[in-house]
Amino acid sequence: MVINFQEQAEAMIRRAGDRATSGRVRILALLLAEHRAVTHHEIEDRLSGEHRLDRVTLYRVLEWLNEKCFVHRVVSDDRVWRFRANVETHPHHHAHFECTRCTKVICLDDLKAKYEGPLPAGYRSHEIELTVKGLCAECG
Amino acid sequence: MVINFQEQAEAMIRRAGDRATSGRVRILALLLAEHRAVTHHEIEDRLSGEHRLDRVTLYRVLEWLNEKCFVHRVVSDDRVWRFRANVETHPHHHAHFECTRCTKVICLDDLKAKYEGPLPAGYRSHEIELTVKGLCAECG
DNA sequence: ACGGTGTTGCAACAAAGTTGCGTTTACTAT
DNA sequence: ATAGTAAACGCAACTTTGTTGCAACACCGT
Ligand SMILES: [Mn+2]
Ligand SMILES: [Mn+2]
Ligand SMILES: [Zn+2]
Ligand SMILES: [Zn+2]
Repeated sequence: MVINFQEQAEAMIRRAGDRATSGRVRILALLLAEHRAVTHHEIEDRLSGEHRLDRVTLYRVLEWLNEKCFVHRVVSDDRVWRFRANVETHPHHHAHFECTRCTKVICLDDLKAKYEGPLPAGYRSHEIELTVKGLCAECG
Repeated sequence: MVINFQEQAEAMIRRAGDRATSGRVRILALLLAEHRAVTHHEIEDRLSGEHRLDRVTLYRVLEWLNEKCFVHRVVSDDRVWRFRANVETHPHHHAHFECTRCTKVICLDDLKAKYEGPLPAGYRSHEIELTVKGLCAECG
């Protein structure tokens, strides 16, 4: 059950038909290995040891990964996007937990957020986003 | 049932015990008259006719109004805060609708968002935020 | 190996919000 | 009313987060 995330990432990207550049592979591998939503800044830091990657490239790769549905974006109060890999057991639509103290964000995979309440006339719902805020285990 | 929002705003602020400056009164009055969540930028534009108000002051007033619970902040995908007055019939915790085309945000006063699903061990929920995304009546 | 095109790095830009500091204003005490 | 005072304001500079243009580069099919 141990996985080589590097290989997994490369396989996913190749299957998409686009170029498997080292930046894309490294970033997706990093996200696949992670169990929570991470910021652009965190990724940049973690990649600083190995061959350096420009911040703009990181932004562009993350955008590309998001478009290709390899990743999803989580928006939170601090105006910083966070990213998490879409593994099979982690579908697109689910709730998120945001720690109000350390700002850590995790995905609540279990919860399928749903809404069927009333909307104003003419309004149409397309998707919904649910964020639970509170204290994580370390901050509680 | 017609209300002078200027007077209402001033009364609310005075009751808080802090200084009723012209900026605070004008901004709160504007928000009380509004039926949706408006951005800093929109408020700035609407105040440009009358005696001009510095953008920093606007930021500070909005923060103060939020602290005093006269207003609440809505965060959305475009990384822009929106503000709406907390009138009696508009309690704090409710869902929001966000138009994916024109980015307009309204409060769904009817819906009391609730969550009682499972959280990871040690995590404690404090409040939840629910955003419905889709197309508004004009964009639909 | 070669060449074309998709990708990267760099520098400059943009939007949203914050901080420091001297000046003005609203309230209080006379 | 008048003056004193702390809170609030205006301005300029700064920070953070993300975007855009363009020349150089590297991935991949041939
Ligand atoms: Mn998620
Ligand atoms: Mn609201
Ligand atoms: Zn925490
Ligand atoms: Zn709309």
